[in-house]
Amino acid sequence: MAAKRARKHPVRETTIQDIAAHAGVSKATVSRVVNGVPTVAEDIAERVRASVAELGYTPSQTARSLSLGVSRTIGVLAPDLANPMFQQVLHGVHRAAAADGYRVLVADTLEDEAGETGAAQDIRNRTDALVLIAPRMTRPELLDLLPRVQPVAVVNRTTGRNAVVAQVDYAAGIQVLARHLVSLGHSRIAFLSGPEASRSNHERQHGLTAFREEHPGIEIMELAGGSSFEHGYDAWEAIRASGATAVIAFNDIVALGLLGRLDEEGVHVPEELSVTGFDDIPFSRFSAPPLTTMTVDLSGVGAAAWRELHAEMTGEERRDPVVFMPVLTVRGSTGPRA
Amino acid sequence: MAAKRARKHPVRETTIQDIAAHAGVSKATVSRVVNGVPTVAEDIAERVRASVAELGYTPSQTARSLSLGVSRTIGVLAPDLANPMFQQVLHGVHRAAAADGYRVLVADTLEDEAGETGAAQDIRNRTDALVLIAPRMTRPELLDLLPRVQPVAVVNRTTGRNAVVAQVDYAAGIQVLARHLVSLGHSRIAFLSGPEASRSNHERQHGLTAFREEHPGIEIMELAGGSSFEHGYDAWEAIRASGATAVIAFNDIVALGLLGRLDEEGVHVPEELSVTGFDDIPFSRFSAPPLTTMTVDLSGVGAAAWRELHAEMTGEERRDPVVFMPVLTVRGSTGPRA
DNA sequence: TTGAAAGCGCTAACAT
DNA sequence: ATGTTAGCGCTTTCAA
Repeated sequence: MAAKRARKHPVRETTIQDIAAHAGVSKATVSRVVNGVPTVAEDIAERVRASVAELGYTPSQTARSLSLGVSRTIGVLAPDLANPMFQQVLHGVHRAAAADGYRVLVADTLEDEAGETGAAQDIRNRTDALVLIAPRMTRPELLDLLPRVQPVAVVNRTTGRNAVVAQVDYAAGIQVLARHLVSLGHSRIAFLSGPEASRSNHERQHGLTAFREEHPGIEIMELAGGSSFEHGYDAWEAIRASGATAVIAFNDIVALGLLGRLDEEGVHVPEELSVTGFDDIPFSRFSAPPLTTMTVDLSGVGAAAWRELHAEMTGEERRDPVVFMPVLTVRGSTGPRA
Repeated sequence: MAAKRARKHPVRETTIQDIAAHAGVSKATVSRVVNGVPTVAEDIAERVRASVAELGYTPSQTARSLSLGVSRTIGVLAPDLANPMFQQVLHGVHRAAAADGYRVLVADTLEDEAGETGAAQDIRNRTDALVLIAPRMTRPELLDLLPRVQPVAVVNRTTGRNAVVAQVDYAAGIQVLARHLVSLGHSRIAFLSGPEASRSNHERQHGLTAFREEHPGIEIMELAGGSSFEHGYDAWEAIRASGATAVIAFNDIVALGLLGRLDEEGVHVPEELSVTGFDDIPFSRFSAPPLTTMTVDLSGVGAAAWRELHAEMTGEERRDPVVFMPVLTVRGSTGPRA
């Protein structure tokens, strides 16, 4: 019986109640009209629509989400939004989710690596599902987090059956690259490795280990590296010292850095040295020479993550990881051994 | 007096009510503890925290948003998430907004250009504010939309005083480029224009018009173009026919396309032809030769958009557009006239 | 310091 | 076909 309590915060400009009053109907009827429920007399519906137009009403999606229990919004958490690789994945997720009428909330964890699980939770608490890209998260942390943010899709990591997974087969991909080089006659190959903590780097290493066993005559030397342009640029001395005639760079960025250095040093590619990258980032086709690399459909990975997630959300029980095979794209940076 | 009505939709796993019951306190107390309100006895607070931990409770941000009237989430609407330019802006917005504790919802309008205003509204209805990047929207549409999505920041368009604005001065930028070329001795310059509908292309055209007036001895020919790699690649014949000794491409992508073609045709850059781009996308420094271009701090534009928006949201009344001046970055693709 | 209850803006079950 | 009302899960006022 208490009087209406005043709220402090600025209230929404026009609500369903305003429309109801203006059109002389109940909130329920307005809701029906707005949502296209057909059981409303045409003249009433028309009146409601007129009020909506006149007052410029658009429904609060927040209220709608609370009432419905779903928001038709998903979250994407990535390590670094500035990185083209994650941008591609994001784009793929977005395109696929948008097609199903879902919005996407993004966040990265660059500034706050420690708060990764907290961020995941927070995002999940505003959305219906999560796409998680967390290459550096430890496995125990990951396995602890997953049950708390279901439904969740994980990109480029294995999770047992704790989440839907979309991933790239880096181990197989790097072997394709090695095979390509060997077929060109190279038998001393340098591998410029990536960051120590990177899971995808480990996969590449495992792939190469397998390759060595199958090809005893081929020597693949691993050189410490990283993932940046500079790492490639700076690797030249080590490569020269290794006597390799071909180099497999961790990724395209590194390869491009190396290419820049080789140009400065007057080393002809591919005549004196073959160079390969990985990822096929958009500009690898424009380098001089264009880069031979493994093309990875990152946008497809993102789309697949959504597809699997969506399937899970709609009750389907399919938790087999979808794995993407990178495909070899031969361009001008590789050639026969001198 | 009616019995509790059953809801159909799956209800939230653990709610504040569950914690309250488990800890033997009221919802209000749980809310206080969770939000760090200090007026709670330490032993009670401890009990609540224990329940939270035991039941794994995290508050529904949707309910919180509805109650609070704000979501601490903003929306970013861009034409195409696959485009590195918008990705950079998005990244800038995200970084800045995240620093202030805001989440960001993204969407693009590629699939549904017509629904652009609807999408803007929808996004705005789930967020506290909007960053709008809509280079192709007509001005009437834009001016009609803005009042309905306040507070809103608009990127790279003028809006009078109807919105907060962050923009790049393309007109001034292109004149810097022209001046650079003229200082190198060029007097016949081709401008590969961008898409007809693009506002930033118009600005470039205006800039060049002004330039021509100031430099009567210089001839700047406009060649129909576009914004893609192919447009640059295909422009070669027209350029050759024009007799130009230097070309200003609409942007870096176009310039890179042209560079690729020139390489194929055996035309030496910059000895036989100087080429410039615009934007300084990440890979322009790695092309052969590296591209002379105007560096645009797109991420800074995004950050500025947020900063202005945030100021507006917190009651400050500053609506002067913040304009970014591109800066000339001279690399290897330009040189003295032959 | 704590609790009861109103209210945020909507949807849907139920009654008419 | 339309209205009434009980929620959705929180926050906050007010009373105790």
